[in-house]
Amino acid sequence: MNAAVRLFTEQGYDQTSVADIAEAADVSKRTFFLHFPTKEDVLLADAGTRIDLAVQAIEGRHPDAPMREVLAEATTSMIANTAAGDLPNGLAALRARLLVTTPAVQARVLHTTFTAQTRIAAALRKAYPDTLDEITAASIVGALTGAISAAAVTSLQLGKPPEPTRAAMHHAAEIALHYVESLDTPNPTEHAAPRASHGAKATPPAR
Amino acid sequence: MNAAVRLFTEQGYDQTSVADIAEAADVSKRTFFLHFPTKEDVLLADAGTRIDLAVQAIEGRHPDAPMREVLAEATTSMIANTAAGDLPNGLAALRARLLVTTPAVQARVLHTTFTAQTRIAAALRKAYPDTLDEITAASIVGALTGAISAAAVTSLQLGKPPEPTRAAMHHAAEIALHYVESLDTPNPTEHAAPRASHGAKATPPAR
DNA sequence: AACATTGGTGCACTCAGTATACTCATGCAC
DNA sequence: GTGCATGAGTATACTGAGTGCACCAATGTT
Repeated sequence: MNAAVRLFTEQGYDQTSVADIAEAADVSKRTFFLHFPTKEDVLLADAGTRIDLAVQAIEGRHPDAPMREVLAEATTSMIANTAAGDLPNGLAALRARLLVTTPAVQARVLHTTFTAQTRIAAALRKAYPDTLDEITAASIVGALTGAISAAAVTSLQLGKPPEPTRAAMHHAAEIALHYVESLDTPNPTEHAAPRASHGAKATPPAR
Repeated sequence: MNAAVRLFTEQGYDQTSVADIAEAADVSKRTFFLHFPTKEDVLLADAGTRIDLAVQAIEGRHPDAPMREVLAEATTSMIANTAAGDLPNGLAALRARLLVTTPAVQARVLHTTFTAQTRIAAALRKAYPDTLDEITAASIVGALTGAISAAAVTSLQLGKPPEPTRAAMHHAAEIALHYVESLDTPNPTEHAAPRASHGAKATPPAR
């Protein structure tokens, strides 16, 4: 992983072959694939665990907690975890940069996230079977993860450091979860009615 | 495209090599890549135009149309276009099925959609520069496309025919656009009815 | 007739990823 | 200690996606 991140940042992802990485790490190319299923995965060693966090947060909810709160909790735990890379010192930041700049890796991350949505949506539906059907659950989770990833990538591409980026992700979650509030209100009044916003129009996390 | 869709459904995507497709279409492998940049693209010939539709819908908006309406318009034109494949007869349905079942293609679609978001978000921000900053625009568009794709894929995976699937996509758009309404409220005096949130940290994104 | 353009071809190449068959060190049973 | 299972790594050769390049043929164009 160290050798890979270093070479990728030095020469670019496409210009770095697996053979290069293997040589720099003093192993054979075959051994590389013994540890990482694909070239992209060398940057994604940990991605899987975040999903479990979200599912866990939903399944272990307080029985009659409002959906909005449960989802907020789930997203918070996921966002908190994104920071915790297992890379040494400065490599984590470089890796994040590579994630958003390298198309192949980006596609992989998106796909992983997308398939994860299915699991999260299933957990959500199971938690609120009366309020949600499959497709609505999927839509909510899709909006949530879509908003958060878009915010994260845009923030990183604008060169923002980790902390404002996390703030932006939370703000994005707020945006996506707006609809859910209307599901939580006990009386099913029409949600098309214009309402006052939450006070802040579009207060950017930083400027 | 015909040959590819046929072979993919017969033998599966991974089991079909580009050479197979080329031979079945009576051209050389080299010619295949003259028409399609990658193997995945043989299923995605038209994807690019949809983004233009959305951007167009935003740029050509009525000057003081509410954002919600503009975005609804944009999504409607995109969704309407998804049906209009240029494939002959029944192949379009098979193609849709392949899109949601083949991981490699799925990843590519997601990535294409994702990069498209940047353009749409830029157009949106340009249209409402006072209300939106970059990241908020990206979040809104991300929520929108995230919700729609999730709904579409889930619906197709449940085996629903095209028409209910489109309906589900529209419903998903409604969900995602819920937040935008609050931005559209014409009166800037907000103290009318600040909705009490449900105990959760309904954090106003900033002071 | 000379020429350029366009669409297609053949061939050789790089690189990701896999299959197979090997080596080698470690641990352990007897 | 000898025999042996096991796990981690290796060398080699393969498939298949995608590219670079030189070439060809048909269709305009002047």
